[in-house]
Amino acid sequence: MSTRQRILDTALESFGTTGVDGTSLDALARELGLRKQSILYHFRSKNALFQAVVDEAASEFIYELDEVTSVLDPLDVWAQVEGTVRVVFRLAVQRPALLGLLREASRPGSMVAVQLSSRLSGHIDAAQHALEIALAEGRVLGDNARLLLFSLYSTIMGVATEVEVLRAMGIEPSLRTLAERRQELLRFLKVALVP
Amino acid sequence: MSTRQRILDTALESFGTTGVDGTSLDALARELGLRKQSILYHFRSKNALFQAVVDEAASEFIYELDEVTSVLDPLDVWAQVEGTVRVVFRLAVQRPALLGLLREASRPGSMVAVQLSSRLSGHIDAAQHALEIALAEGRVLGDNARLLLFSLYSTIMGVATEVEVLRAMGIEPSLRTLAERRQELLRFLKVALVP
DNA sequence: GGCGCGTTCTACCAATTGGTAGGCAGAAGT
DNA sequence: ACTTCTGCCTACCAATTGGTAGAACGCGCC
Repeated sequence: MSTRQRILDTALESFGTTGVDGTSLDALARELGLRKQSILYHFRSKNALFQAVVDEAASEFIYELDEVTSVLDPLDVWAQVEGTVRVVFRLAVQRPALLGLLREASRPGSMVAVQLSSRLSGHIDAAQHALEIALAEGRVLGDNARLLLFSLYSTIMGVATEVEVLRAMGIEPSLRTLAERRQELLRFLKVALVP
Repeated sequence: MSTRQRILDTALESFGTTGVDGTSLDALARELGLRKQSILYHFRSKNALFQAVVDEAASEFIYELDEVTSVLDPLDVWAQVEGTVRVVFRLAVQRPALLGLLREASRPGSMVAVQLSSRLSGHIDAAQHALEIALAEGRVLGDNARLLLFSLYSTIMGVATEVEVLRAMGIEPSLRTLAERRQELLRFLKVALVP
């Protein structure tokens, strides 16, 4: 793998867990067995690296999402929701830093949020479109497709990533509790969506 | 107001918007018209300040929550949810940094999460208890009180604070769109909860 | 007046921050 | 053989980081 790609991967891991401000180029370079100047050779600045990492994360997220949801009927809202939940929960186990980075990049006031959103706009539009049709045909409960999509996003991402809140409720995150969480989430969403 | 309190307030504002790692003691002191050494007189270290700020934020959050929800029937789940949504959305307008700090303190791997959760455990238990009774009596849909509570939390906090995701969907956060968001959230939650 | 106490200050500090300048080895083209 | 380009390096740098030591200030109390 190219050095550039290695830097991207390691930076995604670190930015997604420790945060951007909590990650220094020196620490990153140390982890890579390089000097930080080599990082700055491949990326103009720390911020440029962050932008590239956000791009990388968006690509990976979209790829994982598509792999599962593209084989499903794009107009079957419930199937799409189920697929999305499956992907997000798999990522919560296998690539928690990826979800962490999306969370980092979508922090209020984030300067990379625009970038992230432009990468996801296609998927957002498609999902909104499917929701609009389903709403019009009475196959889904609600009246505002965009805001409904927003509620769905908040619920799914929150349930998948808010592990500290979960701990506060006395549930230690593990594979078993995660499965329970997913099942309860699906039940919750189904009641909220399907007439 | 005491200097100590001024430091807490300003730190909460800064930690809640820029993040802890993104806030230096020097910058904080500058904002306060002090030297950073004065901050370190009142708080042993930056981390001690952060812990105190988390405590402060928890107190304020609980106070705002109680002010509204304590006058409602504690066993009327839907009334409690409505009240909580009202409080959280008011805070999203008037004290966004407070919600930002809660988000910061509940980041995965956060070391202050334990503190925050111990402050909120009473409310969590009460809410869970009310949910359990309502579930048993069939007044609320679902089968696991804790996980249901977790889903509710994720949805409410997410819809209230994920402004960048909202922007990604082409909705500019404003008072009007916030009201629409709240209305849609309540509709969503009602369908998901009330038989 | 003098004392102690709480508070804020100046003066430092070592370590770390992101970033620049420029060298050096090796591969590739000519 | 010569240059050129790529990729990584050493050597710096000014600014900033969290934190310590200790002086000076103003206050009420005796």
